[in-house]
Amino acid sequence: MGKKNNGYDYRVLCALRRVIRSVDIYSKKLNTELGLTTPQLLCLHALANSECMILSDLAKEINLGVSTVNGIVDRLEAKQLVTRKRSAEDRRRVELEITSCGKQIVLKSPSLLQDKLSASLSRLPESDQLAITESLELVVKLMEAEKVDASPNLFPSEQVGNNE
Amino acid sequence: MGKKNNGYDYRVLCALRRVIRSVDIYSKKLNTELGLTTPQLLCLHALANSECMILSDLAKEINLGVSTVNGIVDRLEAKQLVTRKRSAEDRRRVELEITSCGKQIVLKSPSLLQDKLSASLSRLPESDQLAITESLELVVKLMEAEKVDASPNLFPSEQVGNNE
DNA sequence: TAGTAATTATTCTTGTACGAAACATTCTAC
DNA sequence: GTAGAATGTTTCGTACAAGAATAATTACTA
Repeated sequence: MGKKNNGYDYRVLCALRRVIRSVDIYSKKLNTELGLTTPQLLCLHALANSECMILSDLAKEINLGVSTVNGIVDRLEAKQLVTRKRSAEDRRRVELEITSCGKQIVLKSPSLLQDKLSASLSRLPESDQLAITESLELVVKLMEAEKVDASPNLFPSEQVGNNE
Repeated sequence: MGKKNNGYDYRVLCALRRVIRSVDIYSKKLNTELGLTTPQLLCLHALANSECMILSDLAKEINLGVSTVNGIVDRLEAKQLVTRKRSAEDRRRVELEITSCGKQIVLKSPSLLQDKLSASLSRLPESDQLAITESLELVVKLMEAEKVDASPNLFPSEQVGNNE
């Protein structure tokens, strides 16, 4: 497999890893500057947009695992930006609520995308913006198809041609 | 800033985070299946391709920080896939060398890009492959421009239009 | 030659990120 | 009602990933 590669493989892999690194570095920059990382801000935004979420909802919302989000919420709670409260009706559930302090931060940090990336992007012709967005989303689709390895025929209309 | 967003901002952000997650999950899948993660394999490949690297070279090669790569090499060394040896001429330097066992693994794992992504990609029309690759690389360029925040005029020819 | 600067690697702390397992609670059969 | 399935959270272990601080060695320089 993959004997004729055109070099795209390597370029894509390299680009992906550099994207990952950039996102991480930006997140750390945010953390030193305003004390919150990107995932933390993502959680905060999600909690600001809907009252009374529980952990598993939040995890689904921001596309991360429950155990990961648990740690993030721990840190947000330590910073007193969210609170945990056991539900009265169902005591398994832990309701997450953003504090007023958390809300203020959300209001003050509108863009979660890299500032410059966002600005540069918005200055490109609309057709380019669309092309980039759709390329990214296609890559996501192709990558996430990997996960459902065992059941490749669930959404045939969504597929790209997978049979050797 | 960013008052008119067209929604691309959010879509790009979302796609980026899902890409990151997919890469991470794939790396973990590799780790359970063959005992090595993607970064570990990347290091191994880099070391296979050039004799006698030192840590900082390797870090530069795979686009990661020195301290990060140090940990990766720790794990590779524990698995006896690479060796560390202090240089005789310059005893600050630690020469990294891949073992024969490590070389065999490199030979057996040709594709570091997600298998399915790679396969799906290669089945798209060449023009699409090119478009995706170039979109990704453009995103990388825009993101990495973020890092040189303090000195935005170093490489004017490389820039995209940055002045408000 | 002594002292300082530069290079290189390592250690430390923080923060994702995951799955597996432990735990608590509720729901469902029986 | 009680056993066990289902749901939900938390803890634990591993691995990345970064920067900051430290240490070791070499290079430079006054």
